[in-house]
Amino acid sequence: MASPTEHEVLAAVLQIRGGTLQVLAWQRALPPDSGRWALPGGLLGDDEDVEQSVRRQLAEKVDLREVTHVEQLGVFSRPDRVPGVRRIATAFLGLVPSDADPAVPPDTHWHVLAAPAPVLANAAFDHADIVAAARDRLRAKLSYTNLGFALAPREFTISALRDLYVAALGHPVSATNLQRVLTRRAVLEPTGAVAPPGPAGGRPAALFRFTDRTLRVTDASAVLRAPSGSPGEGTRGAVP
Amino acid sequence: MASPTEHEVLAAVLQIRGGTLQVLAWQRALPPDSGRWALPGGLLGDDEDVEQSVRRQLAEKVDLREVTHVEQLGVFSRPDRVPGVRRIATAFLGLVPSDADPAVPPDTHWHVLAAPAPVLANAAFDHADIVAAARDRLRAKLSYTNLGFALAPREFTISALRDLYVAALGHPVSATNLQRVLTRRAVLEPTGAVAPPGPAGGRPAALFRFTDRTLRVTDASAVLRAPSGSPGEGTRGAVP
DNA sequence: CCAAAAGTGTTTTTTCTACACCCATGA
DNA sequence: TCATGGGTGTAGAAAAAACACTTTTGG
Repeated sequence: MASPTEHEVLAAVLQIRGGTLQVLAWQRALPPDSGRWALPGGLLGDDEDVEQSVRRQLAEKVDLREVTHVEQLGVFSRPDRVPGVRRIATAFLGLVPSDADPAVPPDTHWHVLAAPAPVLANAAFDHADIVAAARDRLRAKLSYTNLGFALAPREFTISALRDLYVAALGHPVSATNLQRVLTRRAVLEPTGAVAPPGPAGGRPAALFRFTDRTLRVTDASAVLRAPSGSPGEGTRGAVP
Repeated sequence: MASPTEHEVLAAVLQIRGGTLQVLAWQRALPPDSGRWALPGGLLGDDEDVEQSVRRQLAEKVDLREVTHVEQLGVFSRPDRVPGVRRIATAFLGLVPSDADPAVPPDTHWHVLAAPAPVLANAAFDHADIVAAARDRLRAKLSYTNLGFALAPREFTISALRDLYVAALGHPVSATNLQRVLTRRAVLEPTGAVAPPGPAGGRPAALFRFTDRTLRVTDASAVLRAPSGSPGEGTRGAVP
């Protein structure tokens, strides 16, 4: 009634590739669940916490410098989630900018997260649940934080950014309003440079960058904010 | 470099008592950290997941029927968080309505979360960090969900509800606006009954209740919502 | 000059805050 | 009738959606 457990960390690494949201997974060669697709991760080391561990494990699959954001999703602990042993997982969301193309091992591939279909077909263990949680977290945070920085290249046009938001959110986004909202919130700033038009012509697009490249909550709205001039201790920011 | 670990669950149970936000903790009698204040919890059992476990553990400290909401906060895993053993904790937020007064064991007390002071003075291990995370999560979710239901009695006046929000958020809240915001979002509904005025007189207050007593995201705002008539798969709800 | 793509101006809608005012009760 | 608390009406402000229109390019 309280045996020792193994503790693993797992990461759902998401990237927008070719206009669709995709997740990195590798194909298991050995039982259990051989042939199925698993998330990168591994057992927690003795002298590291879960955050350090997931970064270490990820470094074995992708160039860590390409992972622009990592955050904890939660614990997955069903007693039967891995057959034979009691293994508890701390799951993470990882994000890679759309212009990166990290080298990955031969057993590792990107998988499209199709809209209505299951998030990761033929997934090992409970890894499909983790991918679903990662996608939901990304969608939620894109709306009220500056998390877009983790999906976008250093510099980009508004329509390129719009395409990223469309792919991640799964619904239409107006480039016009996207620019205005993000600019008002001081999330974006113009670089001054412009991108050359495509072969069909068209006005050259201005280039933008994110003002910050670390997570920041930008929509304090959420109502019930402190009155204009008031004490208030400053909430949110630790949302999760 | 990957020894077995112990896994514990811990709960920061919060309640508004006497107008202030408080947390339930018990005083350790034995080393390590004897004399310090610890959160309720215990080791994960072999045949339960962390959610089941925290409910079981809490039942030993308080009447579980009084705990109206439980949610996972995250993993605390510093290698040295508990001396001598490798013990990983999954932390939870628990909420008790302000009109409950659950019986608790003799070593267990409610502790005020004072505004500027540390959240739990003389806390054992890393439990003060957990309490801080719980308070921040509560504050954030009060603003964009119907989580108030977990702090309030079944029926209440608007000014009583306002006092709960003030205690939890730590800043002034207008009763007028609180009522309108929550009513528009269909979080509150009048019961039809009224509360008798206090000794000083005054108009009798109408009684309200929460329409739902399970967590719901009510502020889909957060911008970048799907256009009026659009596909969109419905985000948020899994925020964390 | 025309099509394509980008960006700006302006209106409308929604949602909240602020504040004045009216309502119901006990002493 | 007056002090006390409760509730409504309404004006203002902020932010975002929607859409028309202008700008800049390539053929």
